[in-house]
Amino acid sequence: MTETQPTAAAAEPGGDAAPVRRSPVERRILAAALRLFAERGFDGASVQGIVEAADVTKGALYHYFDSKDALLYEIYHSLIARQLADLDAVLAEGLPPREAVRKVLTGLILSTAEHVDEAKVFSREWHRLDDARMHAVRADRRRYHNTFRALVEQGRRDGSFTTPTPADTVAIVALGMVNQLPRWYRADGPKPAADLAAEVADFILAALD
Amino acid sequence: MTETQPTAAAAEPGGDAAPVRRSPVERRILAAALRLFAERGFDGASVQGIVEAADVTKGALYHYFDSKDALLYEIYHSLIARQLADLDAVLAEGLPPREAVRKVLTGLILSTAEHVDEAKVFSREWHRLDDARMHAVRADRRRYHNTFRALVEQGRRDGSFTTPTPADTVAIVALGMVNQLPRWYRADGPKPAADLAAEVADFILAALD
DNA sequence: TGCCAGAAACCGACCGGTCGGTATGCATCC
DNA sequence: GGATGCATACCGACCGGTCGGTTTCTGGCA
Repeated sequence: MTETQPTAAAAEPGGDAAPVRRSPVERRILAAALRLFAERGFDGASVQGIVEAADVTKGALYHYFDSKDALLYEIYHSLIARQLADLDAVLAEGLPPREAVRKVLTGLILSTAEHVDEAKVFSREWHRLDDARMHAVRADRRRYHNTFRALVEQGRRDGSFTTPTPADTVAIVALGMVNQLPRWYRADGPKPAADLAAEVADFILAALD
Repeated sequence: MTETQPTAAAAEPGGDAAPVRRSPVERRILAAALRLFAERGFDGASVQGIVEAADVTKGALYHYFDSKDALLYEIYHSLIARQLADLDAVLAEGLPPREAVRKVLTGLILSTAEHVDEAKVFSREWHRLDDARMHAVRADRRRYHNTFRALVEQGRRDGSFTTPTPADTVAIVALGMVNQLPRWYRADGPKPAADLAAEVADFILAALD
């Protein structure tokens, strides 16, 4: 697995950041797997069900993917890659901490709301991966957390934020809300995702002040 | 911590109010189920594995419990019952909103840290319950959320809190952090749970101000 | 106290079914 | 004629749950 460096590529928030070339069959398989994993969980979704939903045969699935685990990993990876790309893009703008935190948070919430299924699967079953893949996922997650924490830390150092709360705890609270979002969020809910994102960002920034 | 005491557990929607008496065998089964569910997930833990860990036979397990689902529900129910009892106890003290919020939050975080396994299983697999049991669990969860939200709302109305953030969003952020906690928290981690609880409560209260 | 009958607690081999994964055949295209 | 892109048939492992039977407990009666 090639490590994703803080590349300046994909400065398109919320967009598809993966340069992976997929055949139509692969895309159908991944879409079906995503839907079924989100609906019934990883173990609850059978390979047979996935190939039927994707209208392919088992042979086709195992031609493109090594295992059921591999499907799960592809879903995780595309999600994290997008989040990291968005994060790097905001950091590259060199905004003052307050604006940077706001932009990162609202972007993350909007992107999570837009890809609820990926996020739901991710937050629920990432522990089912084999050791190697889990390690890769964990490393990416940690990088996101650490980068966000560093952003808050920088704001505290330069006086933008006066909160006594350690940056790590701030990250735990802010990112915790985001990771929990796919459990209850519905696109047809009463409050638009943009409103929610703004409210949460304002709330966190108020605490940081 | 001991079981839920005979304290008058307030109006409990759809649940039995019986003060569950458990035989040693039942307790061993539940403890083993909890450990294995937390370790390998609901589907990943087989009934066979549970009875071996509990050192009982399958017949004994199905003598006491209707199904594998029933085991899961018992775990959920004991956790929620404890949380609701704690919440009600704090509310009964009639503290001013600021102190009440602090006490509820720190108590919830400490209790979650103390019962990480229950919380981990809960946050990960509550969707696997059958419809009836899921409904019961959901109702209890909603009651917790709504009560907490009402507490914040009251504080906003009487001027204790001046934040413009809707109480519902506050609950989403605060409780989101708690629900996410079992994913990363380790009892032997660098920061004691009490410190974490205090930091988070301070942070949220700072935002509410 | 001794005895016994019925109920509760428990045993574990076994069942039908599903699961992830494999082996192999066979067009199509370079 | 090999590599690619599938289709089809099939496998052994294991799963949650059942069921007929056995052991242990309990209370009433002599």
